Amino acid sequence: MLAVNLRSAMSLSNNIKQIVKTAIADLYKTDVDESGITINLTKPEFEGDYTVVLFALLKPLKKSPDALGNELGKYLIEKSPGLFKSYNLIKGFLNLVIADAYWIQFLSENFNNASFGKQNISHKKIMVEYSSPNTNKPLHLGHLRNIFLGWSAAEILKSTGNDVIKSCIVNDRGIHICKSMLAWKMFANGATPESTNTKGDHFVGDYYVKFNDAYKKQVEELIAKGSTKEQAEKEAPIMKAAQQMLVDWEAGKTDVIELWTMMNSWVYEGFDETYKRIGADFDKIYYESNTYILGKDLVEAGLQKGIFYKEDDGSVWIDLTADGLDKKIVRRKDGTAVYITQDIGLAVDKYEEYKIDENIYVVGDEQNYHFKVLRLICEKMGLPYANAIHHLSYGMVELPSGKMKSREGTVVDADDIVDEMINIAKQKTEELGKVKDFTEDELKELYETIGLGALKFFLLRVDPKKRMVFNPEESIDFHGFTGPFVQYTYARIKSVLRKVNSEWAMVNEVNRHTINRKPETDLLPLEKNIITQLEQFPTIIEEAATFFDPSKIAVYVFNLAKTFNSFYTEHSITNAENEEKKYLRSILSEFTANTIHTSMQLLGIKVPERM
RNA sequence: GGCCCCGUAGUUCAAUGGAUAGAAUAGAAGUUUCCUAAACUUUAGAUACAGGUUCGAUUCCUGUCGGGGCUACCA
Repeated sequence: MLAVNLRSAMSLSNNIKQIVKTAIADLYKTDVDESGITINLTKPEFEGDYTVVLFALLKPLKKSPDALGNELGKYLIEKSPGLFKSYNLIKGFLNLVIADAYWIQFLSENFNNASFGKQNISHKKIMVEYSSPNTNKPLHLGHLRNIFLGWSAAEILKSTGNDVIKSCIVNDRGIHICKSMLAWKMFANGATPESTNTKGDHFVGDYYVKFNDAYKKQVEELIAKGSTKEQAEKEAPIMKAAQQMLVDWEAGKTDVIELWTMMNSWVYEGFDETYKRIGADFDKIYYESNTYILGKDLVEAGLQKGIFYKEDDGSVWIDLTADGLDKKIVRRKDGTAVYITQDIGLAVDKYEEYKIDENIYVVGDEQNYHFKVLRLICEKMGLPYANAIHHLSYGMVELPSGKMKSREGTVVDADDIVDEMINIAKQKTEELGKVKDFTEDELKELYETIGLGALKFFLLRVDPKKRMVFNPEESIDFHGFTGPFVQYTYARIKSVLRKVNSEWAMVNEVNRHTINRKPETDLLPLEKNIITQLEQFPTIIEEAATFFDPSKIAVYVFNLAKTFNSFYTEHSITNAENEEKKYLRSILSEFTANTIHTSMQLLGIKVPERM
């Protein structure tokens, strides 16, 4: 008798794989590699739950598809009658029907396990760095994809047992910061976020725009006077002033540092408000203004060791041409740090403080090259954790008209889009008029749950590495493959469960457990569809964790909700054919609700009890 | 120029080398005396092109065409 271990963390699919391997060893005295055995979910148009793909086994076993399929099928049913009910064979595919009793046992054992799906299979210390904003302008839609992705990836990694540290690197120094500082000095006349009643990050962002306007004007003037474009861009006084400011900043000049501190504090206040609202949180915040110093020390050390070299003008470089990349600057001729300088420092800092096994950076794919370089530099410097560096690269969010461009005013601001989503949630909820008894606070919470749910789901449902299009008109939809669809399914289940539970409370608690004594109960197709999908959940989480891909969860939970909705429309729960059915359907509903809850939690999306 | 990524229904997204390529939207047609119609049911519609490897290719390889990114002393 082949053992079937229900409580094993192993999925049914893996279980079947083992059983088939053992069966082949027993039947044909041949040891086949597990990788040669393919187990798929059976396509809906065929009878069965799981399918063994036989083609790869034919050659090593020297069997025809029919012979192998029939022998294997018969063997499996004979040896594991509790697991397999029947089989059928179609063109090299062995379809196995799992016994209803197995499904019912699975259901009974897991339906009220609120953490079903979470596992304890990986025990790494992982840092997930996400958000990494510049402190010179407010967050936009692209940041939201980054933040939701990083947050969700971190939660998914936790759910498989890892120790995860969420971190954020604040790009609080650099020429871009000096630009908004300079513009403020030149144009603000002492205005502050308070005095203008503007959110701090937006306030500072406005001066960044003002810098660019002034810069552009100066460049045009210089060109008009006969400069080439290149010259003009270098010579523009405002740009030279910004560069000087950066040098002064690194030299620690008091007035520059004071201005910097003040303007950054405005930005942080604005960011904090946004983070809080969208549910982003960090265990550790790094500031580039600290890490760049360590980076510069490391560059100096690398220079001594001959990993880097100095140009005649004093700038420091690394030559990566032998690795198929280019020469890369690591320190400017004026001695200031560049982007990668601080990243070298940060990588060392992260490792030394936490001894992390994995160092994940959630950063847009336009920086693929940068991270290749970073990894290579760390390797050449002999840092032992160089290959712990992993760039979780995601594609840009584009508008139907193309890339978002701040210069053309086509950037979708993060605060604006969140407001808009919540407003639409409010409007739709009012139209439907289902929650008229809610208090003001409850309504506010519901609107945020639905609005943010729609936005997060929209940004997370796509494979991270793919570019995606955000169409303001069409993307804001609460029907179909969306967060509100899943939330609605959850709310409806909870509503039924409230009804069922109150009925049972009135009758007799004992009825709730009759199902356990009737494991022979048959399952209807729509009921079984849900259970087989629920059984997939741990596998899906594992897959999402392996590929750092929340979209796998989003796709899964949507399909689960869809399957449940079909079932819900067709079969009544409260008015089931008999008490056993009613109990079966109620625990099936509860199981589904729990799984939706966990899935959405992993995506950072709340689910409402009513909507 | 060099390097990297991407081309799937009108549109937005799926598919560890496996069966007749799934959804969602938009289109057409239906479902409300009954647990929430933000739902359900039916219908029509796609692998850029040309080769190759394979029992089997959307998936792997080569080329062509199309789109994007990087190749900054910006971050």
